Amino acid sequence: MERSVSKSLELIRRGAVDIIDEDELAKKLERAIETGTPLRIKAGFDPTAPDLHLGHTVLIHKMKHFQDLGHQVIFLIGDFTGLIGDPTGKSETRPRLTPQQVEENARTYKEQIFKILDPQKTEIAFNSLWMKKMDSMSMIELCAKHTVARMLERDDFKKRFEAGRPISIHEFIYPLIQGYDSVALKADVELGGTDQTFNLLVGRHLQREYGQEPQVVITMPLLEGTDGVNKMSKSLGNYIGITEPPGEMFGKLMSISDELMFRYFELLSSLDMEQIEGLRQGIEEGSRHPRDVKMELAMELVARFHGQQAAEKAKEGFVAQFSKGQVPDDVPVAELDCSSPAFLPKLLKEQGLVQSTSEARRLIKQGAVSVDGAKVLGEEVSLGEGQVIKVGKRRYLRIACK
RNA sequence: GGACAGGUUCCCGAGUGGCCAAAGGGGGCAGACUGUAAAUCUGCUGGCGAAGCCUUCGGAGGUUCGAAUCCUCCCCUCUCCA
Repeated sequence: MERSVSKSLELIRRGAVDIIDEDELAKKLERAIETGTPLRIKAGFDPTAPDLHLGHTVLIHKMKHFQDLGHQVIFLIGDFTGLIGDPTGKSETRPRLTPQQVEENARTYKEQIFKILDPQKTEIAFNSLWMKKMDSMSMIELCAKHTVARMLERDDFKKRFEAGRPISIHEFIYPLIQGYDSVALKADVELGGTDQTFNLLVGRHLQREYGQEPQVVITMPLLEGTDGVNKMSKSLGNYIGITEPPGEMFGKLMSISDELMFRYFELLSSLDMEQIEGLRQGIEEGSRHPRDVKMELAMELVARFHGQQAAEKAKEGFVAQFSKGQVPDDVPVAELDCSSPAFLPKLLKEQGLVQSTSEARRLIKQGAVSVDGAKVLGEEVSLGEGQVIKVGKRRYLRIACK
């Protein structure tokens, strides 16, 4: 375990938005060092969506920091809370997960998080373990430890209430259970995104109510998605998944804005802040091209999840395809009879390059479809062996004549 | 339990008998410009071998030559009263 409290604090502070309360954390660290008992660091994850994206890794990196400092991290899978449904607005009832699905999702999680975390030092927990056993009386007792007024302090509840949008009662239970998880786990620290602040504080409150020392709450910033505006999430389609193929990941990273690139450096890169500042200055002075700096970012992140070799290949592929305009190697091939002209909208639809023939017609009309680099003007096209059809910026199809 | 208001396309939101595949905005896609940047400008944005036809305005019926629009029942949400 790291022996110095101040060194520990320095690493823990990096990137964090808020630490509640830092003095308490210092005391906890001190005690851990004295007694040789690692702190218990909790972070909760949704069991229904085991696809982690770069946004999640901001948090996982913070877990890694604690791990490096010698503490015990607990990756909590909220399989019970998952049944209740996500209280962030969309009042959709969640499909109930079977134990097999939960297990499967947990396995997927492990595969992903252990690219960052040390499996030997990571405890995986499921909150159904204690929540399934809780009886009605205990549930009521739990509910009795919080008030409606305080619940309505939560930003999204408050907004929904004021906007006259529905709030279901059970959504109030969600933060209570999340908080109770901290009681059950005897957490010393809970990590979460800034959007989780309220829920994390409920944990503190409940631990006090149940006679425990309250956990320290550490919030991490929410990473903006590829659109640069909204937080990264799968439902908004602005995410970069950590299991995405290297080429895909590289390309997405290259498409973010220059401004956003520095945000990603700050929250995802292992470069220290001075180095990042150096890059920024280089661009301002014109000694560095922002595109090349962005490539360094893409290289680092792709290498983290796929290895250095895959990252090199992704970069080469990117440069070949987009800088030099070459056709990539792994283009899908369509076998067809070339003796008569093909009806392009139908062909493109059948090959999955477009959703409908209507879409294909539109794209053709807009000049977005080309064969071997020549714009397609009509819908009937004569095709020959080895020709490559390109739709939009990145959809390709190679022709093989029967 | 009672009284109101509302449910429209991916999202928000206009539309109160035909001119409605449905304004406007957002998002998305495409083109131009580039660094696949971002920003900006322009176009497109239900389906169909397509000047026509088919399916869509919470659900099910009904009125009408014709319904997102009118009527009946049902489901859901909001507000107020109790």
